[in-house]
Amino acid sequence: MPRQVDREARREQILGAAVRVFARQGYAASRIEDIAREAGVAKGSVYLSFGSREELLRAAFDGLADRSGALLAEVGRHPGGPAERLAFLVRSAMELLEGERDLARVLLDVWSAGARRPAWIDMAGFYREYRAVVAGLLEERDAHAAAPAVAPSAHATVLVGAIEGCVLQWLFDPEVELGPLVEPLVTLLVPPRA
Amino acid sequence: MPRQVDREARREQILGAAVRVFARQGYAASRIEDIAREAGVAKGSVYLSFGSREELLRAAFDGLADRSGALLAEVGRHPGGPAERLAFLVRSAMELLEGERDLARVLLDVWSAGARRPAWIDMAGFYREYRAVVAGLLEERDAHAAAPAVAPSAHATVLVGAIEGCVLQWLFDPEVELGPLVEPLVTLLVPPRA
Amino acid sequence: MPRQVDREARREQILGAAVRVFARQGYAASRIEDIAREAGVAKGSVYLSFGSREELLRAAFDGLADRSGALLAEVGRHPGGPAERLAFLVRSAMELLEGERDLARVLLDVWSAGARRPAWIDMAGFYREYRAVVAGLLEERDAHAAAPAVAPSAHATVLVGAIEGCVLQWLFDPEVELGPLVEPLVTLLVPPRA
Amino acid sequence: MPRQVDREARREQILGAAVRVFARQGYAASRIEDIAREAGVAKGSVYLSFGSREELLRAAFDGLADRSGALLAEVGRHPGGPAERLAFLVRSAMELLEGERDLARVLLDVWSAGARRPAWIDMAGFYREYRAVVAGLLEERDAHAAAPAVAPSAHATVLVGAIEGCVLQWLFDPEVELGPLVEPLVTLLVPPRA
DNA sequence: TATGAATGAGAATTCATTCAT
DNA sequence: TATGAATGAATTCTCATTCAT
Repeated sequence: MPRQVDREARREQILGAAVRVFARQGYAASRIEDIAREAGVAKGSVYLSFGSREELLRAAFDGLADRSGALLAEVGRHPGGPAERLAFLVRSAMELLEGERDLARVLLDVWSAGARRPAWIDMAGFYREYRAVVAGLLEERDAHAAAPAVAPSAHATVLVGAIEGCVLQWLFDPEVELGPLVEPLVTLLVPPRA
Repeated sequence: MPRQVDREARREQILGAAVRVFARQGYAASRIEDIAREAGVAKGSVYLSFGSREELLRAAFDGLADRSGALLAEVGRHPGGPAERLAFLVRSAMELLEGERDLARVLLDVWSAGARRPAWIDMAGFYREYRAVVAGLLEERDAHAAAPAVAPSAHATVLVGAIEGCVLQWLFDPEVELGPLVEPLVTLLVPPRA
Repeated sequence: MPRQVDREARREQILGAAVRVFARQGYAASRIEDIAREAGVAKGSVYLSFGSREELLRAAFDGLADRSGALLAEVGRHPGGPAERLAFLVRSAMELLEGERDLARVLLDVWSAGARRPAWIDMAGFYREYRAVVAGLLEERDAHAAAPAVAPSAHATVLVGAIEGCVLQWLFDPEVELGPLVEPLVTLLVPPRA
Repeated sequence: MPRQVDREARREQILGAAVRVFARQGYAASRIEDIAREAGVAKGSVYLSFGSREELLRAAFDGLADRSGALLAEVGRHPGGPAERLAFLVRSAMELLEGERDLARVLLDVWSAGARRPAWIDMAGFYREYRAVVAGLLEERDAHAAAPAVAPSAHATVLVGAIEGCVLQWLFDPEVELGPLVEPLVTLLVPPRA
């Protein structure tokens, strides 16, 4: 079924172009025509793959969310104790974002748009999932130890927040690199025992 | 004599309305007319105080930046050692944002806009300033101790990032409260000694 | 009655400012505020003397029309034969316009506006009057001579047109001077006998 | 394939409509929507052919200028002596304008706009060109005769001005016809010898 | 499917005019 | 009378989306 393949390939081609354009100009300033040009297709053809401009932003986020989900699943399969798994999560997430700077940049727009329209992009759910996994691992780690100084759920929020906050600074400031922040993050927020 | 009004008061009235509207609808979806209605003035009157819609966003951010600057200055005057000052900084920043949810929400739009137009809103500089203060305090704290496991500059980035990341989740998720995150943040990222 | 004098003086002050601004920027680009500033009064004060922006343009033209009318009357009282009187008319008209470059410039706008709204400014009547006087003098001159090669009415149109056309070029082109065109106009279009 | 249309034809269709609307209402009072309606297209479609309302005025003038240039070129190729060529120029110019009353009417607006923004529409250059050709022919005519009573350059200004001035009156006054003015113009201002 | 011309709703901004002081 | 803040109608231009080819 070549049709099927073509359709999918065309979709990816356009979505990739959209991500680049969104990253460069911001969603608000990105015209359908810009995306079409970047993708090397005609304006009208964008609508053969995506129903609206907004759907492109959504699809871009979905791509990141899918990879995020995969990452979370991988964490579950990762060998080692909870601390190792947590460290793996942090390192993987940072690596993913560092390798997808454009996608990370689009996050800014998704934040802006997603925060006011919970039904459209469920940012709350997205971060809740992360927090749940992190909190689970923290609880597991502390199961046989004394109660930690910080509740797992709060700790999870801080850890997830720190990742996003580092990404934020990396996106703003060319002087900030993401790679060198990975181990500090692990050291500071994923200590072997609380 | 023309209708008597305090130009500054009128400006604040409109800026306040703009912040509410931006917070509610997002900058992109906020029409000048919405802001005028919220402020109880006519569309054209907005332009007596602000030159453009964009200027309103900028002014909103400037308001936050000013208070941020004041906060940073206050940190410098705060009594106690570097660790206490750091804790004070974290607590004050969180408190400031928690008390200004609308303004915090506008941050989402400013991030989106500021990342693309560095000259317009210097987000890089904004966070650099924070990092510099934090890093300075960390160095001071460690001056007489062994070298810390994490370099002050990276630590600063993580701390500043964690604050913003917690705010982010708070803005997205009604279940996340900011207040209860303050002490965890301090405990995890501002330990008495490294 | 000082009030009476004041009102009139204020009116002149504003009208003069309006003429300067219209001449400089064109009527279309002249804001009431520009005129007020040029006159050194507040925007609202303009409306104490003139009912609308348009009325200012009209008044500017009326000023020129009045002086034109006076000129035409003076022609009637001028000593000498019809040829001398014609030459006097040409010289006076050119002199008038040369001395009132701003007013002449405003003519451009009046042409533009007046041509489509005959009821508003009766440009047709304005030029008809001129033609009538000129044609009358030409007829008088030729009363005792052979029929002229060109009918007085056509001759009048050409003469009046030539004056305006010279003014037009003078307004466009800094290289064109009006003074040196006066005698050529007389020589070419007001010959002693046809 | 997109809707099939000849881009050039569409451009002409819209420009034609614009000229009619400008002629009827004046440039200042002509809305893009009026032009679109007159052309039978949607508002936005005007912008597919012209970048702005102003560009329409410019294009209208350019059309006249092109035909004017062609006319001047034709004068150069016209058989006969300088006097015949001059007469041909006058007759052709009048004929051109008489046949394009709408375009001539738009001239009023162009005068108004062109005088204030020399860089935009170079009216000075436009008339200079005419004067140069006329002056050249006058010099040629007088080459073997006694010095003329009026310098060729002044004579040229008067002749060119007379044409424009007659057009002006024709545009204002329904009683004035352009055709009957052609021969008077030639007789008065293009005599066989000075 | 692919194209890009056509559409028209929509939005920011301007500015003549009004009117409270 | 003088002022200038306030108003809101009006207008240009943009751009997502549609659809004839």
